[in-house]
Amino acid sequence: MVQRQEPDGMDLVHLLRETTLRLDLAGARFAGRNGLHPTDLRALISLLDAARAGEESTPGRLGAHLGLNSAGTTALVDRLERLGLIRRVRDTRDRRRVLLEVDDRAIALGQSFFGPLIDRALALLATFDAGERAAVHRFLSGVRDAASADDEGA
Amino acid sequence: MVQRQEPDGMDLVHLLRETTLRLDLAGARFAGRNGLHPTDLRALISLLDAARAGEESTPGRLGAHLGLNSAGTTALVDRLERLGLIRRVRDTRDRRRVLLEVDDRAIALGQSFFGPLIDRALALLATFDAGERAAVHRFLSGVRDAASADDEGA
DNA sequence: GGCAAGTATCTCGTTGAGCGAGATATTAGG
DNA sequence: CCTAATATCTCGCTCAACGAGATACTTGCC
Repeated sequence: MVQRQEPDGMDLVHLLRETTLRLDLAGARFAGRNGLHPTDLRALISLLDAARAGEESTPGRLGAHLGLNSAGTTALVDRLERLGLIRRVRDTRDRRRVLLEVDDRAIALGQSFFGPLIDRALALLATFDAGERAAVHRFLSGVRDAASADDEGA
Repeated sequence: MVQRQEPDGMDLVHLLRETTLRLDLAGARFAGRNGLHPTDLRALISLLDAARAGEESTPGRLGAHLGLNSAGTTALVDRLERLGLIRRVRDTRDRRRVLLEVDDRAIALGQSFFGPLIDRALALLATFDAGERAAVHRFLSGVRDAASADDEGA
């Protein structure tokens, strides 16, 4: 509410932070409404992304991606399976491995969460010209890389 | 890697999601490294923001902001106080209220986390002209509002 | 002044996500 | 086959967060 048309750097930094916080809260709220936990939702997103990219998902990969240990990962997969969102299928090539298959129910759930958000974002972006979209892209990529750079930090 | 100069809406939506995920992970990693929980870090951010804006913080406001109930909020404030990051001070005007004061230690901690990130973001933004910064601002505001709109949802 | 209602915070008992350690099953190599 | 490596799961535990309700203080009404 302070900014008119000349936002400076710090304004944008704080706006970004507030935006990510709101997105997190929206996710947590949606998760609670559907009887799952924030971690469950993040796991679902990860699984749907992997499926979209044509990659196989296993408990090991999922746990590593979310920063959980093996016990926590098993509990997570148990919850998702109990909810009927995913299925465990033994890999026939390497029978130590378990592949995680997302159910259609999970896909529908993901869309019911992201759908409205995506629609609003797309409607907004439709009012942007190519240069403006490029600016947004450049900013987000930069921030993503800056956040990732901290991973090596310690 | 896929984008050159004409990112479309969906590209930006996915980029935004990946960016917020990276920021979350960076936050969780930093929190773990400093012996606190993701919630503690979020609380600290909220408190530092309020202080920056010259607003008074109370357990009630903090808990509402983070979506915690009163018991969880008390436990959170206990943790932060035990760590010496904040202090509880009774409001002399309305002695039912407790004001939360952030310690210098908390400010230093916040800067050690956000400092590098902010520096990189500011360096990036320095290469943006006014129109580009306005575009970023418009996009982030829109997404923030779209995420907040879900709050009324149920 | 004193009492009822309202507001802000804290306490108690419980649940459950996630951790560390280690068990189990399967594969690969000598 | 026997050992090492890999993938997943089990057990026992800790602690963040919840619901319910207690406590402390303020405000308004008589």
